[in-house]
Formats: sequence, structure tokens, C-alpha cells
Amino acid sequence: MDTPTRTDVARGRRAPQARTRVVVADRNAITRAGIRAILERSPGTAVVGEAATYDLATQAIEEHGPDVLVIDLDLGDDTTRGLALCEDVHERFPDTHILIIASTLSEMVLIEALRRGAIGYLVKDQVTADELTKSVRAVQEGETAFGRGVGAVVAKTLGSSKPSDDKLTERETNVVQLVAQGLSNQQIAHELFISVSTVKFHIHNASRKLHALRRAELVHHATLAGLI
Amino acid sequence: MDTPTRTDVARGRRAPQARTRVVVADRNAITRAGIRAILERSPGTAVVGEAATYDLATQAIEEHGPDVLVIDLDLGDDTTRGLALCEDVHERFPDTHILIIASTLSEMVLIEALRRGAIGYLVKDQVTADELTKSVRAVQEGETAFGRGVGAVVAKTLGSSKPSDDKLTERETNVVQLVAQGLSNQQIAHELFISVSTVKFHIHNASRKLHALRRAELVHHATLAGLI
DNA sequence: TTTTTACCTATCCTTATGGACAGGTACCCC
DNA sequence: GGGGTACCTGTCCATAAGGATAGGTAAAAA
Repeated sequence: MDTPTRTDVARGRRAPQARTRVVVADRNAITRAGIRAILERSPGTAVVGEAATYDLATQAIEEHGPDVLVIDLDLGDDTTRGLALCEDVHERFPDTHILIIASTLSEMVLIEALRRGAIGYLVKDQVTADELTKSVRAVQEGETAFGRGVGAVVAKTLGSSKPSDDKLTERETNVVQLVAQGLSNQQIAHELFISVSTVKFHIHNASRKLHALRRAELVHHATLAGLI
Repeated sequence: MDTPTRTDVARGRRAPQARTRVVVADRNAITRAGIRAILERSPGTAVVGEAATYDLATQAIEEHGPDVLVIDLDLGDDTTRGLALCEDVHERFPDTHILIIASTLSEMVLIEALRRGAIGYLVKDQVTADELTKSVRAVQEGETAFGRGVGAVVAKTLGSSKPSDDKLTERETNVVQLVAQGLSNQQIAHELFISVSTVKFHIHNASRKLHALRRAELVHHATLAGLI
């Protein structure tokens, strides 16, 4: 029957039957169902697509051209892909506003996501149903929406004029992962076929980027930031 | 009006209008809504109560005497309270079957929870709507329900006849927290007004309990176990 | 009262870690 | 071709960490 093209969908966006069309991307089926249940309490809001992976998310956005994309950037092994997706969506679908719904408040992810076009950031464990509804509404209108504690981080970072924390390189991430597993520098060197000096070098750089003074702190920060 | 006693509620449990009565306890409003939405797709299943804290959970159970308690044991700062709650519910409401829905697969929490009366354990990020529905049904019938990967851990631990991991003492937890912040043994000693030897002693014991060989691994395990 | 538990301290010794240098290659972009 | 980035390697040296051992106290439980 009618197979609407992307443009048709985009034009039909503000049709009376659904003023707000949302796509939800989260690897967790329960969370997706929860967001859908909460948002659809508001008449005029419809969750038109769900996705559990980056590929499915891209597909759903292309198919539905939603007003709002509610997304957890931790859909896969690689957080970078989530940020890339933000950028991509922001460029290709400028009318789709992005609301991040994260497990933790990671300054790096937050700042990077905002730079790539997201305009809202909520922390799962702290958000109420009401806040979620309001945030989606705000974001749909192009306004920002930050959960509790998030605003302060944004202000701090913007105030300090420091663009953001450095990201770890692939190799650094590998090394940090092994550090977290309790391997010694020697074991890591053996594992990655590099010298102990190189291992130290990567740990040193990763520590600087994550503001850690020793490996225990490094692991803690990396774990909280979802790098592991 | 009719203020049904607990016994009344328990007796009315298999009334035709709702064969399965569920209480959901999770600190996360989205997750609660999601579990409710998924479970209530099954006719005959009703979520009769929601709770975001241990106190509210206890209250909801006392009030509704549900068939199934679906609970994330991480409702507060103290994971021990969740385990205590399991034990308490299991003793006081033997007909209420407990299904754990955890963020991560923690062997310690899993085993301890099973020992205290829980009969199901699912991992949030890996569960599908269908599995959740089936698990609740199984648990309601008094059968066990384990998510992907969980069964293997259960088998392994039961096979090794090792009762379970030790819990960290208060002091050990303090020390590990400071370790995670990147403090050296000396700094920790100064912070806690104890000697460096004592700090090492506690770290040594905590490492043994958490099966960590070095402090980086210790921090990682402790972070994942929610001790920090 | 005896035992257990949590807690605290110490010494000796080996190995690991981290800082400061001082270099190298390969690749991509302007 | 120059500059940037990621990556790799080495040495020297001070300090931190961790294992093995061997004690101690105070309070709660058996």
C-alpha cells in the first residue's frame, strides 16, 4: 500500500493524530518499554520506532524522521559510535532533536554529545516520569533539557572554556581495559605484543587524559565513564 | 471502607480479575514503567505496586502481598539492605516469589540473593520483553528463572561447593573507596588515622575477598559490585 | 570463659609502578 | 613538504605496592 517516502513522513510530522513523533534507542528492552509507556501517557505523543543497536537506530530515524530521538549512547561496545550517530542525525535530519538518556553522568560524553547536536541530557536513575515528559516536550521545541546535576556540569565546562576532556585512543583504551582486569604492565605487554615501556607510555597518557594520578584512579574513572 | 488485611489480600490473590499480582521495586522510574508495560501485556497480570526505595518496597509488599516481587537490589547506597529485604520477604511472605532484575551479573549478589529466597535473576541489558514475561510466570509458579549467562554462574558456584564471597567489613570498604580515588597507601593512612601497614592489611584482605590480585582489579570489581 | 570477629601494627624483601627524558616510524591532511 | 597524530621503544631512578610472617587489643557471641 502507501509506502511513505522519507519526505512524506517529515512533512506529515505535525499531523493532528500525533504532534510529537519519537524514536527511542536503548539496548535495554525494559527501558524502551518504559519510555514508551511514559511518553504515550501524553496525548499527541507517539513512539513511532524503537531500536536496540546503532544500525537499527539509524534505520528507524531514516524511516520515520521523528521530531525527537531519545537515545542512550551506550548501544554497543563503542561509545564513539553513539557520538558519531548524533553528529550524523544532526546533519541529515536537522529537525530531529536529540535527547540523551544516559546511565551515568559522564562529563566527556555529555559535552561531546552537545557539541554534536544533542540538546538534552537526562540521567536514567534520577529522572522522574514527569521530567521525562517535559524534557521531550522541551527538546521537541528546540529547547535544552538537562536533568538534575547535569546543568551544573554544563555550566562548569562552558565556564572553564575548556573544550572537553581528551578522548582515549584505541590503544589507550585497550591498555586501560587490561589494567582494569588487574594485569600487570608486563602481562599487558605480553598480551598486546608490545614492550612494557609502551604499556607505561599508554597508561601515562590515559591517566593524564582522565585526570588520574595512579592506575587505581584510572580504572575507577574509566569504569564510571563506561570505557570498560 | 474495606481496609483489607494482609491475609485478605493474600487470599484474594487468585481472583479472576488478576491471577498474577506483581510489585516492582527499582529506583529508576523508566524501568518501573517498562516492566509494568511489558507485564501488563499479559492478561491476568497486574502490577499492583511500585517502589523506588527499600522502605517503599517493604510497604508495598506488606500492603499488597503480591505473588511476585520484581526487584533491583540496588535501590540505595547499601546493597546489603536489598539482600536483607529478600530474606525478610521470604520469611514473612513465603508465597511471594522474588525475581531479581539486576544491572550487572554480580556473582556475589546472585548467590547471596538465591540463598536468601530469590528464585530468579535477570540482567536488565540482556533481557527481552518475552523473557521477562516468561520469567515472571515461572517464578510465580515457584520455578527458577535465570537470564542468559546467569545459569552458568549458578551452576559453577553450586558445583564448587563454595558458599559465597565474603563481604567486606566497614573498614575494608572505607579503604577500598579511598584506593578508588587514587590515594596512595600513605595518603589513606593519613586520612583514616591509621598506619600504612594497616592500610595494606585491609587492602590485602579486601583483595582476597573480591578475588583481585592488584589494586586496579580491586577497584574495578568493587565499582561493578556497587561498593563505591 | 573461651572463641570469634573486626581491627590495628610491625618488619623484611621482592617486584611493580610512575616520572623524566630522549628518541623512533607510519600515516593523513593542508 | 611540513605538521599533526597515533603509535612504539628505551634508560635511569625513586617510590609504591604486595607477599609472608608475627604479633597485638576490644567487643561480641557461643
